[in-house]
Amino acid sequence: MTSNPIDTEKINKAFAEYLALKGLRKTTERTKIVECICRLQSHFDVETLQTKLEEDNFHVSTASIYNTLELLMNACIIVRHQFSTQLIKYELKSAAAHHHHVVCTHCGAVREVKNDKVMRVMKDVKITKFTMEYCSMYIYGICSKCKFRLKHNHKTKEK
Amino acid sequence: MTSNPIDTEKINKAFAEYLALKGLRKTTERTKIVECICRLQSHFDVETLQTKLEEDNFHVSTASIYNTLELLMNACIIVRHQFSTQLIKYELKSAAAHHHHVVCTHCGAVREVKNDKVMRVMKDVKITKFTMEYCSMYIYGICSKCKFRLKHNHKTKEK
DNA sequence: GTTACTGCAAACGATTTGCAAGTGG
DNA sequence: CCACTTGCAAATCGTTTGCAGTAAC
Repeated sequence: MTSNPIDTEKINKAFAEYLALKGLRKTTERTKIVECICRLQSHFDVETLQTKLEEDNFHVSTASIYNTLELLMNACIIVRHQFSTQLIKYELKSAAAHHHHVVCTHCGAVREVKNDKVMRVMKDVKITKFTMEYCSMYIYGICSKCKFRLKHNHKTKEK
Repeated sequence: MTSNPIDTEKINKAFAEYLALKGLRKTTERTKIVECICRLQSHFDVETLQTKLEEDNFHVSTASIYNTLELLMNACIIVRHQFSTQLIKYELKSAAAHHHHVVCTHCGAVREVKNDKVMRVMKDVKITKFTMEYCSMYIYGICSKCKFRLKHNHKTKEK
């Protein structure tokens, strides 16, 4: 699912354009963060991103990371997924636009799936008095592993 | 959208069954909370729920509310929507199953819409090695009011 | 030079947790 | 009675904010 090559150049360009449009500055921090996100190639959270940047010997404060993520969301370059209370992930919109997320409500595992029929219908959605930028579908349920476990121990409490 | 009458009796029964299945107790607090949720008739958050209960002269601690909401989610009676970082709402699944949510990323307004084609396709989604319990679609974009505002002031920063 | 941006640390708000006291089955 | 639940307050965790110093344009 994360196999399609990420067009770093296109993303950089889109971000630069967004910053210019809004009269915002193209700082080293912002550039490095976007570059790092492209290299991560999949879902990521703030901590992972910060650690990765630190590994590259580039220190950015948490506040600046949040600031940049906010801009990237407004620019429609990334999207934020909150799979559950404690499971938050960000993802490049260009990647997210090609799959849905399947979340097991028992173990929290997240899987990406692609359903062409859903994809096609979603693309055609038109909302009156509204300009759609992004549309996502979350499928919640029980994965086979958890189901098996539950079957063999009915009275077990979750988690 | 919230006009279809809520079947309080059905919900009570489902919750009672869930509690019995899991060997959990049917406490006064849990009963009152479910009853209150049914009366709220739409999206609600923890604070609203607690205030409403307080108005009815029934005090429940925040911890107990969260505990009950967790059980209700596990029982698939309610679902949790996190429309944005700071906008979290709970909703009866029986209500949520009949619409999608349209969220304006600029002003945060949430609208409920129903697209029959999407509804039909969603119902037919089959995921291998997974038992679907609930499926929801979120549509993000700009509402006409915000679009109008942006058009007349390009360089305005969000919020 | 302005003025936005960054880092830091403190503040915040939603949720969770530990523990003693209470109560349902 | 005994374990599950509750209430309370403290703890946690992701995120935001205030402010002084720094750097784009």
